[in-house]
Amino acid sequence: MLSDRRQRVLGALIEEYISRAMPVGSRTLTERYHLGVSPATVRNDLSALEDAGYIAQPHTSAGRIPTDAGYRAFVDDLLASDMVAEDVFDRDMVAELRRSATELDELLERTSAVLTRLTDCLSVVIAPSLITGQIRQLSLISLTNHQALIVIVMESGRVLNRQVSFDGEVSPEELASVQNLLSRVFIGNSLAEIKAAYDKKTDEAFRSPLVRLILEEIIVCLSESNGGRSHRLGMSSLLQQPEFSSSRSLLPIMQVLEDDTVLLHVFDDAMESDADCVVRIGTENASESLAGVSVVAGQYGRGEGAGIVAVIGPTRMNYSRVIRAVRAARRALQDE
Amino acid sequence: MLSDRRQRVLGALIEEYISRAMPVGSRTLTERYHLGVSPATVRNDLSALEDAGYIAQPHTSAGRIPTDAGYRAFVDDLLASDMVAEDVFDRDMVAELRRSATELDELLERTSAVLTRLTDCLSVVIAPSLITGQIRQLSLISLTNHQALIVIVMESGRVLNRQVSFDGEVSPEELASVQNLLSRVFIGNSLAEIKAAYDKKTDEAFRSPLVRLILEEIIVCLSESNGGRSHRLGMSSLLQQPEFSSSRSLLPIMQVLEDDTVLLHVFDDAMESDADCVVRIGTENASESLAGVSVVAGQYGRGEGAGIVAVIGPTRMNYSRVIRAVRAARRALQDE
DNA sequence: TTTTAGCAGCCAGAGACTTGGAGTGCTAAT
DNA sequence: ATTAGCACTCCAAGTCTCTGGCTGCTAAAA
Repeated sequence: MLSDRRQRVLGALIEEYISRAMPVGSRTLTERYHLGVSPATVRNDLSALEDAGYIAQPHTSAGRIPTDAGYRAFVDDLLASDMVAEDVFDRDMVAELRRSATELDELLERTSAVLTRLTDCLSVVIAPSLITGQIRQLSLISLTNHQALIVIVMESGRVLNRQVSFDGEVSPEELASVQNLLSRVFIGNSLAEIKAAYDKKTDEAFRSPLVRLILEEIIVCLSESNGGRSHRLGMSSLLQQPEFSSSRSLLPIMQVLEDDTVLLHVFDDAMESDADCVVRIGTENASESLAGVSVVAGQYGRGEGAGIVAVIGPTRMNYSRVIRAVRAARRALQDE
Repeated sequence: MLSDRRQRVLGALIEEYISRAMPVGSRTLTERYHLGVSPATVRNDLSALEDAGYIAQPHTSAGRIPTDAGYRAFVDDLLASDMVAEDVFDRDMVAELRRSATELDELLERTSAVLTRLTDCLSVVIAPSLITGQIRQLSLISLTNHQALIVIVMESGRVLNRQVSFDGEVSPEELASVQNLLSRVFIGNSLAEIKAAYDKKTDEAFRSPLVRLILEEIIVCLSESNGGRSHRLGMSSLLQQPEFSSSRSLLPIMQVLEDDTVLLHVFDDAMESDADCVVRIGTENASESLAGVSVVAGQYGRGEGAGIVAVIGPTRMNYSRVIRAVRAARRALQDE
């Protein structure tokens, strides 16, 4: 276990490194942080911290930089000490988001923008999946005799729609009756429940081909819009960080971000955890492409279909700030 | 005016520079292109081309690289010579896009993906604005006594929706009658026409506050979803180009791309032109941030609300390939 | 045992210098 | 108009040196 002072030395080193992005030496630490000991003593501590794997030297006779393990210890410390619950960010963010539109998409976009502004990092916001969401309203709108539009309004306020074509003619009256039938069954339920009902098939009315067709389209529609759109903003903030000055280092990250299916897996662990915020530092990330960055993610909404709000930045990010921002964003979206 | 051989020398130099990304000298040109003259002659030509402003030397005693003006001459030449009308890309692309979904968004996303794959550049696809689109169907769906959902189906198949809240209670029956009224007026017309009708206000029925409220929401909804979402893919292709190896050079481009409102203006000239494809090379771009890249853009759909399909890459892009790809994409989307 | 001062050693990074090679411009001959 | 030949130029890469910042060690002090 680390002595109290060594813990403080580690914290000071990380803080300094976060702001300077250059290896930190013993003198700097004694000068800028009130450690109450001489550089020589700090050197001993640094040496011990290095042996313990928390910090490393880029080369002999350079200062030290934190390792992933060092950041981990630092962050664990941060999470343990109860960070102020009600936060500046909370007020900021809520105020900002209150002005937001009726459209979920726009709310998420704006959340992402706020996160990026607060943290100077890349932010990702993913809409909740609809599988577990409850259906509030179901409408079938006749377009032509051969085409109709299915409109599904979720409790969350999200609206889905899908066009469906019929082989034969279908009158508006027929549609209306199907709508009534399906509404009775669906409204107030989630897709999971609908699927179960569909599998039973026992109900007489569900035998009609028309009903079957529409039902299937609804299921496809709800399943497909898996997680809905994702919003990413702040790539340019990342560009400005010195660790990404060579764009080669950006490539793997960019590739992860451009592929939605890959992107989702990055947050798998955040989904499973029930903590209010998960921090993955450098090599802790599942994907090797993200070995050079840290990911701070939280989910909002509950259960399987939860949405994700996350910030991605260099391992040398301001963890305290980022964690508070993610938490605040999560709370803000939770309440909506 | 350029002699025929000098034209060929310029073309050869550009071609070589596009593939090597390094200054090209006289010897290389004579060795790899059948110019039928000696390096010394080519040197004379190069000197003349430099005087004319088509090429430049990064420094004395280096080879030449094309200037923006050089690319311009090259591209004008390309556009003048009728490039094969029916194209490999056409078949490729149409085939690829045929497998596409009912959702417009997905079609556009896929188009962007194909463009990026074909050109190794960044591609941007912007959905058509809805201002000029005709309305096919209008529905008001009652959610609660104080809330309803407006659903608008455009002829293009696009579906919009917007929630609206009432101060007082509104029964489903009332809604239905408003729906009938508005449908009569709107269906088959465009927003432009609706606005005109609204401004007249002469019609008795339009005096009702409820009708007014809903009408206004519809107008907001159609105007706001201006150009709809934009899709960008292929940033990582750009990253791999040597001109962007220092990520500083990428920053301005990234910033343009991240701001939708700025992004739209980049294509202003493409909208105005009625050519099937507009090429802006380096400093020809309106925005200074894009001085280092070329933009090839075409619009699809007609009139003011047209959509945009575009490719952005280094000025050292393969113009022939990119232009053909953009044309093909444009045609593919036009037909839908 | 812990802390400190002092000192020798280490090494990356910046600057100066050298060299090799690719490419040009010029001139004179074809 | 074209070509061969030659002198010249300049970058890029390599080598070398110097310097500043930092360490680790040792011996003394607390």
